Amino acid sequence: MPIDIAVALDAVVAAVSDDEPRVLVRSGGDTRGLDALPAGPFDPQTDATLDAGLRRWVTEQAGFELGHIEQLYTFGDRGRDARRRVLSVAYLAFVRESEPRVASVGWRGWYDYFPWEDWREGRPTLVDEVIHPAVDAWIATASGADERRRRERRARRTVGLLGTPWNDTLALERYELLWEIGLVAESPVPGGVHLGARMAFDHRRIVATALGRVRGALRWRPLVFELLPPVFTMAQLQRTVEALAGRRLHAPNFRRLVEDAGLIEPTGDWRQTTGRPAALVRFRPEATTERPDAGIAIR
Amino acid sequence: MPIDIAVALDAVVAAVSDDEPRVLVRSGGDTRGLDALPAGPFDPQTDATLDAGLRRWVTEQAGFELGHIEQLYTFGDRGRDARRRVLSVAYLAFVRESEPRVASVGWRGWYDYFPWEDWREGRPTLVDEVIHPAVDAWIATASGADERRRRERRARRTVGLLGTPWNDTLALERYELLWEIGLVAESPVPGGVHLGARMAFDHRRIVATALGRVRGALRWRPLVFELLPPVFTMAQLQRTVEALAGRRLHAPNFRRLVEDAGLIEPTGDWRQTTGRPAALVRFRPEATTERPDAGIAIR
DNA sequence: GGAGCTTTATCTCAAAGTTAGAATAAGTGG
DNA sequence: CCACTTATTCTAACTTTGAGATAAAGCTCC
Repeated sequence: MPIDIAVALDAVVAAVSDDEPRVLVRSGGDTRGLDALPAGPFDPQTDATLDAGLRRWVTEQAGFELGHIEQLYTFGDRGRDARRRVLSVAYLAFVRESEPRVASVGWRGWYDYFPWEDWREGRPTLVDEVIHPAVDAWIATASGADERRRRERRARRTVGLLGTPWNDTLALERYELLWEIGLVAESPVPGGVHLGARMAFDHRRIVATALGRVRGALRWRPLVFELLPPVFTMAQLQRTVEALAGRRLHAPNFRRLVEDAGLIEPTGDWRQTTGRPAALVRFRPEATTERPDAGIAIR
Repeated sequence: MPIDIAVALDAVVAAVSDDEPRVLVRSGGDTRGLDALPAGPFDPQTDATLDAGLRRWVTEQAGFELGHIEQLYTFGDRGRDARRRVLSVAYLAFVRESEPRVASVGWRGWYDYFPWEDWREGRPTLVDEVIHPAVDAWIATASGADERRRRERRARRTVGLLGTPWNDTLALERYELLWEIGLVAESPVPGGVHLGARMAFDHRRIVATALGRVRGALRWRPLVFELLPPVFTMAQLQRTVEALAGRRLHAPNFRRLVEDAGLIEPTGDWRQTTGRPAALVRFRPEATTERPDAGIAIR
């Protein structure tokens, strides 16, 4: 005797404009003034697939069509609605910057929600001034040596304590730690300082999942190109990758990496800059068949 | 007005014994004599989380407890039950070989279902004798040059046509291609030859997803150690990795890889073999904090 | 006891790939 | 023309990888 439950579809729609990674958010409705992801219930009568349902909701709420989408995660233990249990299937979509045709929907920078994830201008001061002291305190309050060691190891791994290097792909694990120790507004812990902008429901956690996934996938799949116009310069490509990865890269090495991977080809045109003109290039789709893991293998 | 639907939980429980990767399957019940994955409906009243529900079903059907589990994928467009739409959330679990306590449940080798994925004894003859000819024919029957080129690229990528190397992590894409051209029994296409053992419903597709995921994750996460006893030899570790990856590795390089990654430490004991005794080693859990992506970075 | 076999473990070395900085090219604005 | 900016190429040191050669330590059989 199966029990039927409500299934919601949530979309993390990502774009990069002005060298800033952005996510599509809506406000109003049931969000109590907070930013929320485009979302809606999955209706098996109307939609043949989960994908189709998600596309329908985004089109309805933002006024444009999605290209490539992929499943992110299914969240089942949410306190979203106390009366009813809801299952959420989250998807990740990439689009080229475009104006939403609906007023209550807009683009907002990822790093508004996760200021500690942007290392492009160097190590964020937040990390040393807020996060590390709070994490140290959390470790100190552990009950027992075992729990203390567990916390220490987790902190080293996620927020790079004690000389361990910062790993950009661990965005979700990092957010979960900050949530647990009361450093984000969504946390049930009555903490003091709250970092980054709040989102509705558990949507910030979903975006953190997306951020980690994007940073990992960057290395294996040519996903940046879905965020760029059909024709672009090397510098544009590099700044887009840097925006997603949240750190600076060495331009000559970046160029070699991309060229050797056969990911791009010159269009023959040039674009004026304030310095030497830049060659315009386009993505080479054949790259994906030649090397099945064709991505920008940074680091 | 949300529409409620039934949510099923499916488990791919993996183990390696006698150098063979195996999956837990049940038969009988609604499976019409075919092998099926342990599964059951998600009941939000009983289970606080999706994880908890899955654990409950496996314990109920196989008679043992699961350790670490992770979400695999959520399948929504299934023709599993014509009358009702069912959503399936699939999970992946790793266990050390252990006898199920229920008679209708047992272990079966992954490569019974995917004989084309096992390259440990060299290139499977199936690939050249059955798969490539069938794929060639499928490419030849494409309508139009565009469709033809698309099929060619897909074939190169997934089954290594035209000199493109075989990529072991693309197990799912490969299964989907074989399904599409009628080379597996589950396919709706009235094909001739059917490769590998059939499973109930779309369970073989779920296992293919798991196989691809395991092979990819092997490189980043120390997941092999969940399949091994607490103490083991280098050769045991290597053969377990080879079983999962479906290919042979160079022993000296494998040793260097694992040792340099700090993944293991000697116990000080030795084990008798038919040759030189082998040093016994154990997993070093600190490895995961020292390098957040500590896995066996084969290839 | 030692020859021959098996398995484990170490060593070596060339090829390939990475990192980081220096140098050069080709424009702009004053 | 000069200073400045951005793009592009080059180079040298260093690290990682791939593949084979070699040594070590047991076993079996005669």
